[in-house]
Amino acid sequence: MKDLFALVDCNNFYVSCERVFNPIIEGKPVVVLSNNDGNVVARSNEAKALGVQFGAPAFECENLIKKGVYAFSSNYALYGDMSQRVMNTLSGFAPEMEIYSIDEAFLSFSRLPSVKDLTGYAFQIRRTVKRWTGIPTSIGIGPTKTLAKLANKLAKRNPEHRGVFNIIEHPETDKLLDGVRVEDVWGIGVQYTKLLNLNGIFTALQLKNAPDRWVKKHMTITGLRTVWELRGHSCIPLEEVPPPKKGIISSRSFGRPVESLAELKEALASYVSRAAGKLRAQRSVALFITVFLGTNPFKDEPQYHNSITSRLPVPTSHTVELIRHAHRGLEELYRSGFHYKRTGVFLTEIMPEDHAQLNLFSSPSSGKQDILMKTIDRINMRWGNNTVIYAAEGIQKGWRMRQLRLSPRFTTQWEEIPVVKASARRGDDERHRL
DNA sequence: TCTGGGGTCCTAGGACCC
DNA sequence: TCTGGGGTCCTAGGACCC
Repeated sequence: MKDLFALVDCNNFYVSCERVFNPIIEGKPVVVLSNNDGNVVARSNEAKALGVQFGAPAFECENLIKKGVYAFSSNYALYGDMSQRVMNTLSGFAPEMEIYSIDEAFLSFSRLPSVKDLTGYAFQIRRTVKRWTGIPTSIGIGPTKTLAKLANKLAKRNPEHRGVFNIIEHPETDKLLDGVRVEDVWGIGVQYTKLLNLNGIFTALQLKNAPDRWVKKHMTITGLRTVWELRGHSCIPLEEVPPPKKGIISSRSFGRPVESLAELKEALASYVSRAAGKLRAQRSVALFITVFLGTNPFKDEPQYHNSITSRLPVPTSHTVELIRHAHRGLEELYRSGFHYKRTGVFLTEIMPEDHAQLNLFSSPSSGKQDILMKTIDRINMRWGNNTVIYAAEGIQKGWRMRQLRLSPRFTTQWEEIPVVKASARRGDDERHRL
C-alpha cells in the first residue's frame, strides 16, 4: 500500500496559546521570549509583518513594546498542557500518529478506507482542533514525511490554500519543488545549505535531482534519505512510540550572575530533581552523571567552563542520591572568583529500571527510597509541579531565570484558572470558576 | 543592554584484539 | 623475513530538529 502522511503544525504555537486565554491580543502583534526573557522565539504574523526577527534580542523589542507589541515570557506549563489537548484531539482522526514536537504531529493517512476526500478530511481536522482547543493549525499532506513537511510549508505560505495543502493533488510536483529553496527542506540546515549552494544547488528540485553518490559522500546516509524522500520514496517511518531517551539534560542559565558555591548547589539540586523526575517518568535509571558549570561566554570577563562525569555505584533514579553525587562533582569543579552563568546535569547510560544490575552493597534502604520517590511524584502530579521540593533546592532561588512578562498558568494551577464574571451588574463577589 | 534548552543520528579515527 | 585482514568499542565532532 502507498504511504501517505499528514503533518499538522500549530501556527505560531506559543503566541496562539497566549491568545486562547487573552483574546485582547487577537489580531495584534505578539512575541514570546526565550527563557530569561532573552530572545524572541515566537512571533505572531502581525509581529513578523513589523519585521521582528526570530532570535532578536529582547532589548530590541523594548521599542516595539512601546509601540504596542505584546511580549510574553515563555510559559511552558501552559504550552505543554495546550499541546496535550491538541494531540489528544488529533489522535481521534488517525489510527497511527507520531507526536513530533510540542506543536507538530505526523498522522498516517495510509489506512483510512472510509475517507474518500483526504483534503476535506484535513479541513475537518483543522476545524475541530480550532473549536476544541482554540489553536489554529496548518496541514500538509504528502507521500513521505519530507514531502508532507514541505506541503505544510506551502499551506502556510499561501493564504489561498486556507491552511491545507495536499501535494498529491498537484500533478506537477517538480514545479512546486522548483519554487522551494533548498534550506526550506526538512533536514537541510545552514551548513548543508552552504555546501549545496557552493555546488550549484539552490532549490528543492535541484536537490531531488542530485546524484546519489555525491549526496551520500557529502551528506551521509541521512542526506540521501532526504533526497529519496523528495523523490517520493518513503524512508523515514512513523514513530508511534517515542523511544526511551538515551540521555537526559537539565540546565538553565541564571537570571543574574552567580558566584557562591552555595547558590550553585541549590540551582544544581533543582535541575537534578527535574532530570530524575524525567528519568522515573520513563521508568529508567542512569549509571553516569555529568555536571557542568560555566561563565557567560558572551561577556568579556574571565571565563571558566568545565564538566565532570562520575559513575554511580548502582544505576539509580533516586533524587537524593543523584543530588549527592552532583554536589560532589560540583565541589570539585568549582573555582571561586568567577561570575557563573549556568550549571546543569546530564544523565547517561540510561537503562530500564528492571534491567539494572544491583551491586553487592546496594542497601536494602533503596526499597524505602522507591516508595518515597513514587509518593513525591504522585503528589506533584496531583497538585502541580514543585508542590514538594527538596530542601537542597533552596527557597529564595535568587538565581532563578528572569520571567518578567509571564502569563498565568491558566490551565494547570487552580489559583490561576480564568474567572468568569457572571454579570457586571451583580458585582465582583459573584464570580464563577470556569 | 541580549544571545534558550532539549534532543537525535552519523562518521572518522584511534585503541585494541585475534 | 612480513606487517594482513577482520573485527569491536569508544570518543569527539559535526550535522540536524524543534
